[in-house]
Amino acid sequence: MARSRSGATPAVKIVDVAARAGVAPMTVSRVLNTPDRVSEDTRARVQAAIDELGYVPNLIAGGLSSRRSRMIAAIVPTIASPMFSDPVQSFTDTLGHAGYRVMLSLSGYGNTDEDALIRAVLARRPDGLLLTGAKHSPGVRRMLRDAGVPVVEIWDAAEHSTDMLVGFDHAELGEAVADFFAASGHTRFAVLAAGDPRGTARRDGFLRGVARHGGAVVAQRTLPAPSGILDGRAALRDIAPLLGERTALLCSSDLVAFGAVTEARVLGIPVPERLAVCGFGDFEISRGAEPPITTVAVDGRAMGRMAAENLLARMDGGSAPGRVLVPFRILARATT
Amino acid sequence: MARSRSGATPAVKIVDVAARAGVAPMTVSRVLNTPDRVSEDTRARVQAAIDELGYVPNLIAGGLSSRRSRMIAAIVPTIASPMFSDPVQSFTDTLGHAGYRVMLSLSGYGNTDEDALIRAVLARRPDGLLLTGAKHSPGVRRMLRDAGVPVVEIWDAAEHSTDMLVGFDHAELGEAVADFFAASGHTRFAVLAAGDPRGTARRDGFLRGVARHGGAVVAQRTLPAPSGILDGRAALRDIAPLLGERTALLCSSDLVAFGAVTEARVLGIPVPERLAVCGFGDFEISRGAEPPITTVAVDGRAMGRMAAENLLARMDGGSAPGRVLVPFRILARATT
DNA sequence: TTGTAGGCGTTATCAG
DNA sequence: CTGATAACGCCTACAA
Repeated sequence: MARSRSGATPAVKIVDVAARAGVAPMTVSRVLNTPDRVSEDTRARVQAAIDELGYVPNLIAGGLSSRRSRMIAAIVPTIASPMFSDPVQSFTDTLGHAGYRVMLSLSGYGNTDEDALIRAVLARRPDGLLLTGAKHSPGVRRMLRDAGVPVVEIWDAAEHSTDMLVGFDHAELGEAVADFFAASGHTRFAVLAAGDPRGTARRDGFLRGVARHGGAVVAQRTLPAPSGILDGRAALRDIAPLLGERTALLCSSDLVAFGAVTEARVLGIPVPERLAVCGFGDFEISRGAEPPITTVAVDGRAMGRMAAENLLARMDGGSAPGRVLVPFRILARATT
Repeated sequence: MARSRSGATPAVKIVDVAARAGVAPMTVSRVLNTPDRVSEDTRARVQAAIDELGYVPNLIAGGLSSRRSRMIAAIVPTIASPMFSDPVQSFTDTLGHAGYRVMLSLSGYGNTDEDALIRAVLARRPDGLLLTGAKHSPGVRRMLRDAGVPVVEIWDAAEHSTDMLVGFDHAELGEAVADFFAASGHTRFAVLAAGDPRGTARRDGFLRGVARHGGAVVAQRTLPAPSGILDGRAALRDIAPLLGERTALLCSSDLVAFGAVTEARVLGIPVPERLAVCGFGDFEISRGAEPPITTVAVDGRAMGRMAAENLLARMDGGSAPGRVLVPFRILARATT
């Protein structure tokens, strides 16, 4: 906080500005927060005082008084993957334009104590909360409810949401990919999935779809979460002997898919003739790679933006949709 | 903030806990902040009251009183690139373990008003600040000084730092790459650089190095910031006619380098025989691609961690190095 | 080890 | 349109 280092100018406060402008502190506050309710004259005088003194309002004090922190907390597993950095980026941007800041917490994929994390976050009295996924302990749900804070969950629409939600059903997506493959006459399938809840859900949906089509699952591997290019390469090398004549492979992300396609090239496995590959996420690499990789597109940036907008609507006292299902779309490119 | 929605439980405060435990509010505060100074007996009783009531301390009130927000602000251009998401990730992690939260602001690459952004950030009274780059307007420097907040700047060591710095000289790095290429007998050079300050600095250093070696610059393009795979592909296609017998190309990031290598393959330009490529950043793609791409490695995660540690040291009243030069290392792989 | 008094800097509220 | 007063919820400083 603005405790000035020894020898520095003591921080300018609202009373200093008020004194300088010859008005009451409350008027300065109005100039800052509701300028319309101040005469143009006074406003100019106060603004001059603010500039001359270099006054920077203390939003912590303001927050305590107004009970609004103008701060939103976002909790995501990591920002090392576009999967989360994209939504966080647009979420932060959108809220920033509305005068809100985002407090970022990274929960990782391990067995972090979500209860403790949420408690620590709520202690900062955010005006709203962004969570990843909709599966939370009863303790967490109770804390959120008691806090009375608007919550928006992203990415996962399988669970019942705590408050608001922007996402889709990952299992459904997995099934859609199985349908897509089956429509091309595939009968042998494989899947490389990261071990996180959503990667797992996509895999399970895929397997269900495969079963529905009477297909055979020739290989199945669980990768670390988050997983990357090198995981994909290693996994493909691992399952290569099992591929046979013609196999359709679903990967839990475009990075994994790119790794698989790359390793296939190294091993001399023709793509898509002998190995068809579908990724997930429509990351730049799936478009930029040669051959371009078939993927399932989900607009992460739109998710972040919508999450922000819903939160803003609710904080403005309005209402917002409790559940927004974002579309996913299979982009057939050169690897299928 | 915890204004309870109509009908919800009113927020529990420290006095409620105190009453329930039969102690003074101050004792509850001590149990929370300095448990050592409370008798085991009392502590247990208070803790029980806390649990029973589901008390979540209000750190905003605490912050106003103690003048410590236990919050650090981070300002980076974007988190869409590993260049920044890596440092931010480790920065956030490191501080999180020390009980600090990170307030994230994205400044973009455009002509954002840094003054206004810094002012808005300082209004939240962060205990510390992470900035990208060390080039700031006099106004910004003055605000930072007046605020008396520890500041750590990352990525850029060319400018004189405001307070603390963790980075390196990008021009020097560019020169080192020119030396590296020249040592392999290259005489023709090209460069694809993003238009941001650091990409530009690397390019300029590279050009200086090339000149020193008496080399010829056959092509030079400025890419958007941040730039990606597709920018690299397009740019390589653009400069392909200029490449001649054997050219050494520096790209401003591994994504651009991957794009260049990919497009070269498509165009039938042999890498590294006719086109040698060096990227920057040691992103996973440079390791995971085939062929693996020569790059300059800088440990972004370490930068973020060190930035956090220096800030923590200073906030603990200790001292921290004013200037940490992080090493960069050319990783010769298959594209040179 | 525990308690009391007072203030952190701002804004809600009501009055003029 | 402007001002006075009283919180907001906690912690520093000092006292017991």
